[in-house]
Amino acid sequence: MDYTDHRAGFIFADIARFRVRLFDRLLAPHGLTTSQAWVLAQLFIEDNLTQTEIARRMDVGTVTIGGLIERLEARGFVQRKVDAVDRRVKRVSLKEEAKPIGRIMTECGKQVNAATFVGMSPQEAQSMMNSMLSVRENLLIALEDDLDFKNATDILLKNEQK
Amino acid sequence: MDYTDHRAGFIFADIARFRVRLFDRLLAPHGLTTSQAWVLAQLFIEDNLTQTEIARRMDVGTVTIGGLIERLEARGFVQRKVDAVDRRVKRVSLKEEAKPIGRIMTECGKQVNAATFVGMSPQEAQSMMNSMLSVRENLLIALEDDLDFKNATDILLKNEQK
DNA sequence: GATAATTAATAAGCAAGCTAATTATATTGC
DNA sequence: GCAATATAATTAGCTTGCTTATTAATTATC
Repeated sequence: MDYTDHRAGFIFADIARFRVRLFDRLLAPHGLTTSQAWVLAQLFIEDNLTQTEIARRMDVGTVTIGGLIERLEARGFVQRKVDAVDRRVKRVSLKEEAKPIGRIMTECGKQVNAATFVGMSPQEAQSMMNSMLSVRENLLIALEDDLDFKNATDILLKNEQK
Repeated sequence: MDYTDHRAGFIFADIARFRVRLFDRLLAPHGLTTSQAWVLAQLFIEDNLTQTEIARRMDVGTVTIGGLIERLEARGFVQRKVDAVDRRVKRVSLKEEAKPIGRIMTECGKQVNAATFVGMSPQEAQSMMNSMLSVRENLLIALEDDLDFKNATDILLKNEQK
C-alpha cells in the first residue's frame, strides 16, 4: 500500500485504538484504564504535580485530566491538596495504595510492546519509532500554527465588531 | 529515545489524537467529524452496505456504527432502509447531499497527510507505513488470541457451574 | 414444526477527549 | 488602590468507543 493512499490514515488510528484495547484488557483486573495508568506514570516520574502540569506533559486538556484524577482519587490511588501558596492550584500526589501499581504497569506495557513489535528486528522497530517521533513533532507544529491562525482571525473579527 | 522506552507508548496514541484533532478542525466547517467522514468514505467505495458490514470494515463495534449513522442520517448525508430479504438488516446509502463531500474529504485528507510527513523523504514515509502495517496486523492477532483465550475460559467456567 | 442457536440492530451506561463557559484566585498596569 | 488581564480548576454538553444486555428476525437441529 502506498503511503499516500487514503487508507493510510486508518493505520494511525487503528494502531492507537488496538493498543489501548489490549492495554485496557491487561489493566482491567487491577481496576485501571490506559489513560489512568498514564497519569500515574507521570506521578511516578515526578510526584506532587499540579493538574495543569500533568495536562501539559500529556498534551491533553485540563478538563480531561480533572476527570481522570477524580476517578483515580475515588479509587484511592491519588489525593488532591490545595496548594499553600496559590489557592487556585491543586497538587496531586500518589497514595501508598498506588505504589505497587508501578510494577504492574511496567509489566503490562512490556506485554503490549511485545505484541506490537512481533516479527520486527530491533533496527526496524527503532527506525519506525524515530520516524514516528518526527511525525509527532510535525503534527504538534501543524496544530499550533493552525491555532495561531485561528486566534489571529478571532481577534481581527472581535476588533471589527467594536 | 529507545523504542522500548515506556514513553514510546505515548507516541502511538499522540499521533492518532493529533491527526484527529487536525482533521476535525478541517472538517468542522462542513459539519462533519473524522469518524463520520470515514463512514462516508466506506460508502463512497461501496454504497448500500449493511451497518454490520461497515463496522467490520472499520474494525469498530456495531453500536458505534449505529450512532455514527444516526448522526449522518440526521444531517441528511445518508439514509437507512430495511433490507427486503432479511428484515433484521438495515442498508445504508449515500444521499445526493453527500456527493460533493467526497472531494472535500480527499482535500482535507491530503492536508493532514502533508502536515504528517513534513520533512520526510517518500522512502522514509513508505518505510514507516510498511512497518506500521505489520504492527497493525500484530495487534489484530494479539487481540484475537486474547479474546479466544477469554472466551475459552468463559466457557470452561460456565460448564463448571452446571 | 417446535425449539435452540445465531445474527442485526438497539439500548443503557461508562471512560475519554474536545470545546465553550463559569468560578475563584493572582497578577499587571495605570 | 483598583480595574483589566491571566490562570487553575470545574461544569455542562458533545462525539466516539467500549461492554453488556435486549429485541427482533433468521437459520439450524432434532
